[in-house]
Amino acid sequence: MTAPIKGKATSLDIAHLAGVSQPTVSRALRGSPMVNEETRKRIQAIAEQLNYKVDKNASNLRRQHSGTIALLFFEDPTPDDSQINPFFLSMLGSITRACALQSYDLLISFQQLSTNWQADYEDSNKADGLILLGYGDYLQAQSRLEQLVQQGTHFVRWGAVLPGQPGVSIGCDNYQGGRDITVHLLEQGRRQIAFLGDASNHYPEFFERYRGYEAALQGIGQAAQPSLQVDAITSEQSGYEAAMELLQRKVGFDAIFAASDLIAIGALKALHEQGLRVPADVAVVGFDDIPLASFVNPGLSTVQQDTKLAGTILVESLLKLINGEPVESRTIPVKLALRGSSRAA
Amino acid sequence: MTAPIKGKATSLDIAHLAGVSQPTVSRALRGSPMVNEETRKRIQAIAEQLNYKVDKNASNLRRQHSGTIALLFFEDPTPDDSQINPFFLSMLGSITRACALQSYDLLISFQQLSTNWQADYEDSNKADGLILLGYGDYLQAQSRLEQLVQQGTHFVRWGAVLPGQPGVSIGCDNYQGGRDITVHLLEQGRRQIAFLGDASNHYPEFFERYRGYEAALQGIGQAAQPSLQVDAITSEQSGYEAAMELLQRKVGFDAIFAASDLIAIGALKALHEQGLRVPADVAVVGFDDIPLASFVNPGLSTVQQDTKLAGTILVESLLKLINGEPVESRTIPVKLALRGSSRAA
DNA sequence: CTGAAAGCGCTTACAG
DNA sequence: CTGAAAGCGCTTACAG
Repeated sequence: MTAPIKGKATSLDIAHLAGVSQPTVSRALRGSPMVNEETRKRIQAIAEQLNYKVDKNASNLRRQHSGTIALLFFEDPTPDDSQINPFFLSMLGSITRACALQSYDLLISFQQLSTNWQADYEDSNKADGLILLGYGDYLQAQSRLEQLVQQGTHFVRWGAVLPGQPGVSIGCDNYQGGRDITVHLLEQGRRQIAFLGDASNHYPEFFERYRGYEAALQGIGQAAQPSLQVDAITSEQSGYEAAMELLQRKVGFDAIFAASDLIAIGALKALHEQGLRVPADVAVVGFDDIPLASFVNPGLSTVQQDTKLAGTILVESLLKLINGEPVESRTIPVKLALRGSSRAA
Repeated sequence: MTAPIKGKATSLDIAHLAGVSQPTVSRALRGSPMVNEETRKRIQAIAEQLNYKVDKNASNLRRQHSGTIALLFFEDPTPDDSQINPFFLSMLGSITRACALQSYDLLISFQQLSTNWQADYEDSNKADGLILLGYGDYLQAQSRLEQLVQQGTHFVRWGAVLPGQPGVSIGCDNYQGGRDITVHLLEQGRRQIAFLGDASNHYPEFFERYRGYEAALQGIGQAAQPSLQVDAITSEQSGYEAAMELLQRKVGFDAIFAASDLIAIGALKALHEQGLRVPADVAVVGFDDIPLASFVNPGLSTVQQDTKLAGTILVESLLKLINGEPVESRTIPVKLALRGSSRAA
């Protein structure tokens, strides 16, 4: 019997009890091959009994690494801050799981696009690297990204994959998705397809979707009509307003391609209110395939992003970066999820 | 001009550049009142220029505190692990914000109910305290909770608030919610109300909702019928199956009270498939008020939990606990969100 | 295979 | 108001 340890047990406590030196405890518990098997077992037993856990702060300080990844989630300032884009929540789930699989901890933080997020987490050694997630004005963020690169911060970003971007980006194939879903609408006989979403380099993901839309129209000799495009950001409210704006323009349209599912859902609401039938009068499609998409009535046709794969790739890419391995930006294939909103019953 | 710092700047680097000792740098940057204003400014300027950030590992190690809270999210093992209960995602958002407000970092981790989550995070000094979140078999978890209490781990748990529970629990008023929504159904003239959800002490939240349901029935002199209760856990799939089971029993019913919105949504699907009209043939209500609830058709009447308030209270309670202040378990009021699924059009 | 020593980068009594 | 010293609990060369 030894006197009980006051407070949390340290490796030194274990060492005393086991009759070895403190470094030996450290080695034994980390599974170093150069420690006697019997000694190790004794040490492990004592450690377990005392419910000893390595102090991460001490360990990290010494090893100069944290075993932690920070997920910076940045959003456009929204009036209702309680609502998070379900697509990102889905990403969050898959990133969390991917981290756990690699025995990394995940620190999460919501950032305003406007604040000075920079590399705080990595600079203060709280995290070995950063995952950047969020729709938002890309141009606003770009200089920050460049700064991160310059500082040598390890980060990967979810978003549009375009030439000349600072750092590593992972994103779905927005162009192809936009094109495929538009082709689908054309195949359904739609000929006046509106686009709801910002189509500028401020929102490169939307812009890529728009370019896909444009390309599909060109495929049948049509040009994209400015009168059929209305700006919107990712929210129901914004989608609702955009659809109302479109209706007020009094230009004919028989389909809406919304740049995201939330926008599409807002548009559906507006159409219903105006007594328009979906898909009979207007077909509607979205982008993301959030869980809601299959529950609205009619079910929303959309472009599915594989969030599970995306999370895995984001985490794996970041870990490679941390280990000094080269990583290329890359794109993840999408596929269509077709439901009632774009097809005759 | 001084030689550029290799690697990350430390407080010692700043000290050299400012011509002061390293402790003075530390004091200046932490805002200690006992440092000359002019000196402080000089130090701050240099720190900023070098993009210096206090090393959290060193700081935490020295201060024996981490400034971090761990959110342990545990789920029943589900076949489809990509789907997270939207209600918890909503909680996650509000917890994240509450942490940020208090300048705490948030570590998140998904746990299997079966694994040995214990107090790992606090024991390894990664976190000062734990928030436990998740539906799951309470009896399975109870001994772990007792262990946490015994170890002196700081934690708060989201869940049913019952006498004699280990540790601090925060939860919504499940009993009142169950009662109110059942009273609402009765007021709509429904008299054969089924309950979909596990009604045992394995799932105390559901059980409380069930007890509220029972109490409402007693209010009009009815007893709860075992033939009108079917077990279900929180998932669409489970709700779907429970509704099918109920239909097969061939007992008449004109309303369903589902113990959660996901269950309700699964039930709606089953009813639609069987050609039953909602609410004309069967009224359906749920619990949680997830975002989906307002989008299904007809809109789902449900009991709204205030996740924003819940997150704030969870975080504040935990911080009190960490500071050694006493905290009581408590309940948060609910309110009804009534929509088309329970009312004549 | 094991121990003595150094050091990660801070913070905080203790002197002055 | 500032500095010299100690120490948080580990990990890792360096000896033996």
